[in-house]
Amino acid sequence: MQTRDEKKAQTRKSLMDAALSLTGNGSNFSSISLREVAKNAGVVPTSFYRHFTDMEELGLNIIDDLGLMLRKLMRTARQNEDYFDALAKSSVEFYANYVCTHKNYFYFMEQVKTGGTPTLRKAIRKELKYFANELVSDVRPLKNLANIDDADLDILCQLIVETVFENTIDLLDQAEVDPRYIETYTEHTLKKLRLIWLGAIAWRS
Amino acid sequence: MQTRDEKKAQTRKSLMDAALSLTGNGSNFSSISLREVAKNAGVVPTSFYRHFTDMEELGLNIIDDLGLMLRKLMRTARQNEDYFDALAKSSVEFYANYVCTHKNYFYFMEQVKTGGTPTLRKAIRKELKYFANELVSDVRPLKNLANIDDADLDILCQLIVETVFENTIDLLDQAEVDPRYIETYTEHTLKKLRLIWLGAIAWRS
DNA sequence: TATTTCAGTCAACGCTTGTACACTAAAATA
DNA sequence: TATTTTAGTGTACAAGCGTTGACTGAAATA
Repeated sequence: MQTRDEKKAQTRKSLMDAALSLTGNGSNFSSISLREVAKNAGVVPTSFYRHFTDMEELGLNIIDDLGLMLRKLMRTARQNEDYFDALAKSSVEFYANYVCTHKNYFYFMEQVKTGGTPTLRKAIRKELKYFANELVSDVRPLKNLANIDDADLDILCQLIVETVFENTIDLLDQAEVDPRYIETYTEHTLKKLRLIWLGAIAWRS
Repeated sequence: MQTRDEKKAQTRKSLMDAALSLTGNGSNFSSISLREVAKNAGVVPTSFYRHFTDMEELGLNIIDDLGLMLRKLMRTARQNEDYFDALAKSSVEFYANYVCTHKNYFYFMEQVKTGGTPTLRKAIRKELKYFANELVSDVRPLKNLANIDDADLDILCQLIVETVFENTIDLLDQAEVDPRYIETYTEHTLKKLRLIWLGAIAWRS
């Protein structure tokens, strides 16, 4: 058996997983009901309130988890030494596979990024900004980029992050139909990043 | 007075406008109800069925309108002779202002692009692809791009379109708080496009 | 002018929704 | 061991939902 706190944490996770699995299966987060989530988590509706005040709070908690995931992902990608050259194949491939093995989270993210409530949108944006900032500090030391000032470097990194994330929804949609789409996505994204990279090298602030 | 057809068309427009105004005011398209839309359009719920079979069909019709709008927008932008150089300031500025004067449509688009039902998502993607294809045929003749083959040119134009659209949601959110954000958006987007453009010139397929 | 068509109305249905409240039983605490 | 705390249950309710079918009255048609 387990302690009371452990059991509570487990139910909490069930609720969050239920929401993710619903969004992952085509429902829109903002249209799924508290009751659906509770039912899917194998719990009575009123139990929901022991964990979250409403669906938005649940959403914010999912975003927290997502943030942790993304940071972990980045940390791993960084350990690939040819990082920047994170325009290198392995990183994008790694990302694509990561997305496909965490579909529900990424469906959720894509959905909420532009379709969630303003609060949720803002929370997602914060995570992406964090991501871009990390990239900045990784990339700043590179000699190729000596001609880019700090403000422009921010924009460059934003563009890179956006480009990687932008087509995630396509990746999710298409990969379900045809797993080989992962390669297409990787190839296309790679080309886009190389293009940006070429531009960055030629850039003079 | 008006003919019957005119009156019907008018109600139909009211319904579509109602949906747009609801999504524009923070509601998510997939969570607004047929009844809300009808009420907002000043019409009884059952009247809805005289025009659309369900909310998804209404959504598809909005997307059709949106497509027309975007094509008109592009046609206008094209008449600016320094077009590519549509990396030129005026085009992005024009786009930013266009977005701000058609907020509801663009809120709807951003929301549905990644957060709508699969059918609606696909419909939006088709419109964006159309947009990118137009760009391709405009850009192909340019001498700067002689070193890019057709497949890569597609990707380049995709990237350009994505980059312009990607931050539309920020533009909408922020411009409501502070109208001067339009300039920030324009400036940032412009830099991103110039970066991409530099990359494109340096590219060798 | 007489008849048909049909956009919009009205009332009613069976469901689902979020939330309030009182309850239970087992774990935590004293 | 006796008491308190609390995650999860069960019932209940008012409000909103999508959709049905029969109705109305003015515009379109014959």
